[in-house]
Amino acid sequence: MDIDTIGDWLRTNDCGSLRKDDIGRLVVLMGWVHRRRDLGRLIFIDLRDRYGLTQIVFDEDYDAASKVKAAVLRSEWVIAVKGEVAPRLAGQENPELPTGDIEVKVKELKILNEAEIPPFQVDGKIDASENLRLRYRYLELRRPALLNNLVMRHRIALTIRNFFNGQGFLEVETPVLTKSTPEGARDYLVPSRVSKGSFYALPQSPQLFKQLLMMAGFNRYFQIVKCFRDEDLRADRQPEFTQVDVEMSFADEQKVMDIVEAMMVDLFKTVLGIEIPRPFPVLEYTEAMGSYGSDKPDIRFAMELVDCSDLFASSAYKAFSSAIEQGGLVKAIRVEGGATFSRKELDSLDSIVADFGAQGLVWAKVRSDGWQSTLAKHLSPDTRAGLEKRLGAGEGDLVIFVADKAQQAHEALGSLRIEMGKRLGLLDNSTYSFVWVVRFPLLEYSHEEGRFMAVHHPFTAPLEEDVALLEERPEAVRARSYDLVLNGAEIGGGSVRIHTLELQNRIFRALGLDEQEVQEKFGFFLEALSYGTPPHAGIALGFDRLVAIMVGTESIRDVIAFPKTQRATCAVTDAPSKVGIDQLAELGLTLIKP
RNA sequence: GGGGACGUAGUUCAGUUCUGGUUAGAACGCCGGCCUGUCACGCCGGAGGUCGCGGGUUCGAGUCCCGUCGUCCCCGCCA
Repeated sequence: MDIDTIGDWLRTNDCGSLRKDDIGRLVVLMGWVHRRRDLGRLIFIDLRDRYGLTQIVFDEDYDAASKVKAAVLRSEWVIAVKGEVAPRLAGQENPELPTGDIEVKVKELKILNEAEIPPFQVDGKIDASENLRLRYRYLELRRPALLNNLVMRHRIALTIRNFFNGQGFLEVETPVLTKSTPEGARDYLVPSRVSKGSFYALPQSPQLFKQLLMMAGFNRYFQIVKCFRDEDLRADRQPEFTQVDVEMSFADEQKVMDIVEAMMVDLFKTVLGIEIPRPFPVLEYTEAMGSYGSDKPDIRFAMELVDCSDLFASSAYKAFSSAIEQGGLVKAIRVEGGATFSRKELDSLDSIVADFGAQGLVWAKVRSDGWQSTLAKHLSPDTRAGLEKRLGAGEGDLVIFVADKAQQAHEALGSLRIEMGKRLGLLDNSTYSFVWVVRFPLLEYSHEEGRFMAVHHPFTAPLEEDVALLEERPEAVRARSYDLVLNGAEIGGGSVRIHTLELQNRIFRALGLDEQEVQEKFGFFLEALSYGTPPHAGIALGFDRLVAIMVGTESIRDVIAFPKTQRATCAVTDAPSKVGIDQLAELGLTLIKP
């Protein structure tokens, strides 16, 4: 096959732009053969580019030479055509296409490139396996669904930049080759050639640098920035991901929350044309856990967790009363109309509860003649009536109980709440419910590490009224933190930062960090704190998750051009890969045999 | 680190358990032919399989057993 050169041809239009008004014009289009329909002496081709589809016609009576040449064209070949914009025959318009009123009658065809038969049909309706789609990502990206996600991603980023620019924020780039610090996720390390035996780390977030920018007096900073965490992947977690990083001087939690709310309202209005009401609701961490069983509650529906511990305290049902005796509690959700779930459907809930280490669940179907439940024979009519009243349960409803230590009970019941919400179709993806979850615990005891760890990060300020507890009851100290949650997904988290050397040192001590290690890892930062640091606060938003929710997809892979697989490999390039011994030697590295 | 699902034609899947048994099927795609108004074109014909890989059981394995690799989901982990 001879490949033509593009020569002096200039594209006059893209494949999505021609309309009735263009009829009669001589145009040059270039693009990919999306689909061909060979009718013998007449060939139709849908020509595709990023902007759309245009039907082009090769007609023996119109131009015999190009019609003959066109017979060899196949899917995904790249062609250029010169031709005349013509109206479709009456009644042959295609209302599905923006260009459907016209077609281009080809006078001259250039074949710019041929293509192998694609491993999956680019024009196909059926999804290929994730495997194949990732390996041939450049083909998958030709499909409008994925392309549109990336177009949206671009528009979202642009809108966010415009918003922060308008509010006087400065976008500043921070280093990608930086310092490994303790706390937080596992770092990706980069060996230094110049300083053999030393390593850079890729940033888990630009946290310290943005605080340094506050110390530098930049006042309002933001950055749309890649971050890296070497942890296991999930549908909503990639080893490299993008944050909208924000920091403000002389600000408190309210100021940051106000700016972020305004940004979100502007974003949803501009990009989706949706009005989001302000202010966003605010829940304290303890409320979120108690009422929704989650620190990222999906408040698109109610079905709140209800404490029934007192009603079971002296119950004959041992599994419940003993859980309470051991300091636990019994909580329940009322699933409206849930009595129609089958035995099998309800049995499938057990595995969800087991995932959270909870002991199990008990369900009860409320019927006119009493409860259908393993619990039924252990309950007095009074207790049953009391439960029904508290839960607001009536005939046809389902009640699910979980008894355990507070955390397990909350998490297990919280996940059951989401599952029931799904099964009842209560998770409406056209609704966007924001909620702030504030005042997380500052510290959490890690049995693995044998010490307290920062829940957010070690630069988060404690609530002033709780500071005194720092040494005696560290677990009781609440943080000046705020997470932003959208439809049950954590899309951002931030805090008021510590801005005095004294308090920062106290926190490091509470974290049980060795003085020398603190100096080694954070010495530069502590020194900076001592040169006149303004009070400051900030937030980081998970950009990929935000985009995923806005385009309505479950997996952030669908909004990333070249995502990693679950084993953190790149299916296109096959990274990570082995390197030569010379390359290692240059870095002063040798490999330990596995 | 742990649990689970999946892996069969280029692709998406059926067949796989209960019950191992002649030539492993369908749709789309692909190749050839016919076709002047299609737009998921249509019609006729055809090619295409290491049933992920390795081992085992068996007279006989896509099917049963063990291991392994890959993809995905979840728990742990992710300040």
